[in-house]
Amino acid sequence: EAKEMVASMVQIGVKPDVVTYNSLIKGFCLQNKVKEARGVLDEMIREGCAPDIYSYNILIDSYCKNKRIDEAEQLFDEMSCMSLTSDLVTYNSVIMGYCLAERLKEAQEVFESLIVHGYRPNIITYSTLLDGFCQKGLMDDALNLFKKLKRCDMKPDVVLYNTLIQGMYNVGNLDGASKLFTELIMQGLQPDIQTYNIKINGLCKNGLVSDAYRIFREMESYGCPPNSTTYNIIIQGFLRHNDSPSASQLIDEMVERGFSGD
RNA sequence: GUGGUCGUCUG
Repeated sequence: EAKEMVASMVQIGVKPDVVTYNSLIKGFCLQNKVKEARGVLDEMIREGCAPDIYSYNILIDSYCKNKRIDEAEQLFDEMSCMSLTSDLVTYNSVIMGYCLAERLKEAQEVFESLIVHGYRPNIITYSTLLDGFCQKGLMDDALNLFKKLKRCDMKPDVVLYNTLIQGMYNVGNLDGASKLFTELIMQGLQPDIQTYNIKINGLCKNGLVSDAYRIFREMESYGCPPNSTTYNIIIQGFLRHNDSPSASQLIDEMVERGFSGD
């Protein structure tokens, strides 16, 4: 409907502006219709509306999230032809693309090249690469990067801690996870719902379902009531440990609370 | 002057 709306705007002589076209591109991307999104880019050019950095960033991010790095890089090059310069957001998306494609070496190269091009990594740059390391279980690299960002006097935020804590659980380093949680508190940061979900999931996956359950019950008193993800995590934890009575009881509770299970 | 793009949780 959005596309038709834009089409009728064009017909009655109301020129959609670049923000309108970009919203349409984003809409197609959110539905994983990158082909159609790309079509909108071509269409706006035809209609005499010049794409801007946002237009390209939206598309490049979408290609990257779908691990279509080659096409992303192609657009990256194409931008220059439109006399547009990639910015930090573009680089962040490309780093994510290489991380998702498990090409960490190249992700690191993009990180370095952005600096060479005169940009300063921001907290999103760091967390993107950090998550890439954590997902691959490369915790030494992750921790080195974490040290580096602190040295560059970036204030670590709860997202960075969440990412690292999850990485620690994934490699079975429960002690490392606890220490990072303590550090998060010490820094005066508030654990959020994802922090708790990561802890509960991490404990379950490491066989500590009763510890997970304890946190599940305590989190509300810390100002973080469980959400539907929390329920899904703890229920799956019980199921993996062959405790279906507890699981089904929690499914009932979940439904009472207005959530629906996966 | 307003509106559009990037990071962490289960599935």
